[in-house]
Amino acid sequence: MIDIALLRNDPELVRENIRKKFQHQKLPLVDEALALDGRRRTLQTEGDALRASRNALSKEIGRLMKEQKREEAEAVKAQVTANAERLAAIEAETDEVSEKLKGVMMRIPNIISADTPIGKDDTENVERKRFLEPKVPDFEVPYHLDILEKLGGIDIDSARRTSGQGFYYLTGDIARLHSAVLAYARDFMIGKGFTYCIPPFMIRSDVVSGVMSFEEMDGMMYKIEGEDLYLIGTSEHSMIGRFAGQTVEEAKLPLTLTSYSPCFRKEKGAHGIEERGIYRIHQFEKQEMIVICKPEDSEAWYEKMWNYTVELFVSMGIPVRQLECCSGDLADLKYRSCDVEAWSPRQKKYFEVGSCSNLTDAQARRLGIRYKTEKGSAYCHTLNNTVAAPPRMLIAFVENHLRADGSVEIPEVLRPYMGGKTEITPRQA
RNA sequence: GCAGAAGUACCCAAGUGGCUCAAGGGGCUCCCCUGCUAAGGGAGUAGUACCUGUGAAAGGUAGCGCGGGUUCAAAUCCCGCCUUCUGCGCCA
Repeated sequence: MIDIALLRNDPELVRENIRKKFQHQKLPLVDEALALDGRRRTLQTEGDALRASRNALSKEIGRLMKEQKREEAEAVKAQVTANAERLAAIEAETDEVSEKLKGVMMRIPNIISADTPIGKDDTENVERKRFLEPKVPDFEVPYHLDILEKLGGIDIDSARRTSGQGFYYLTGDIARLHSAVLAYARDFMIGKGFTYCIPPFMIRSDVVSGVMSFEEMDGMMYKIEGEDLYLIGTSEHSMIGRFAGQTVEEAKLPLTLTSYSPCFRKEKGAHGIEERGIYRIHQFEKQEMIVICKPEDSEAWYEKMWNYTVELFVSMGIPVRQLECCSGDLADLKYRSCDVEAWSPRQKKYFEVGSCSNLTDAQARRLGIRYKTEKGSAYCHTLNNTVAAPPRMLIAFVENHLRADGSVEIPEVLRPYMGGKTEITPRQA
């Protein structure tokens, strides 16, 4: 949600931003917002004046009652009553207009960064930089599920019977590797000065509606029957929700947190879940990082954050690239965003393993996350980024470390978490 | 999960319908006096959001856990919810 003051002072800037995102159908929202804002202010001024008079008259009644001047008091009461209806109407309209205005403001996208490439959709995202040489081995790399099955690491069939499509049993060394990656990612972020946090895996509906739009909620969130609770789709939900409505002391900023959680998603959206494999599933686990900082620091944090993810993947020997999201592919709350993509030697292309976003003050304004300054308070900036999300990252892992004999090498950084193992070998049939 | 109690500002806390647009104390800031293991006096102290308005000002509204209701008027009465504490119960 952008600052209404910005919209008042420079509506053309807001319109230009909408054009850059190819959301021309939203252009009328700017004038709608201006009109509603004007109406709301008129109503507030009038309502405030009526309340001021009511306060004064009520005080007068109190005085008269004390002096036993009942009749005079009744006369003043009548005056207040006469205004009551008008005030009630104004209050009702104020609520209605404010609600509408909020709805319109929520649909106006955040101002995007000057560095964001202009483009219609994800096909126009721009590769910025590659890390490690993307290699294709001289043998054919099988589909990840086949690799994992050969290693005795996955049982999808049983999961279909117990839970349906989109779930998995990970077993043996692959399950251990999954945990190892999470533990390594956790320690990696702790090493960068982040505070480790395990948040609630369920949140109330008011938190859900605070952190996402209704459409997202409908397409992603699982509701607990008979409770006002939802399973989180990412720990960002409970991590950011933690600070909703809070004013943070300036001295405590930046808040740099790394959180672990399982993530549950309906994946009702465009692609749905895959028939085969573990690329897009209903349940996965993720190590996440979030930063809440002062506005002047958010761009520097954005750069640091995506680079941490790159550094983590490079340390495991997985080639990656940074892909800058273009204007049209940027979600409305985002100022800028990039994906970290890992190399797939099977598909001979990169695929998404993480996403880093700077939401500037748009999310903080919506949720009321502030910090105290000498002169009052201001909205924080919020950022979030994936550290590692297995089992998806396991796809990149096994594809890149697969050897001709079907075994998979364990990179050195993970060996301490694997009891010193150096490789995972195919299970003898 | 059941029962009881509670939620007021940075902290403690008074306050059962109207001179409370929240008393008092602690703390904090400033001033005075004193002069060093200290003590006393005075002044200020609700952060915030929104609105009107200006050169600067100034004013108004909201706000006593949250949301409704009753009333001319609500911290106060009524309803729902949240949270905390105590006891009982249940449970890794």
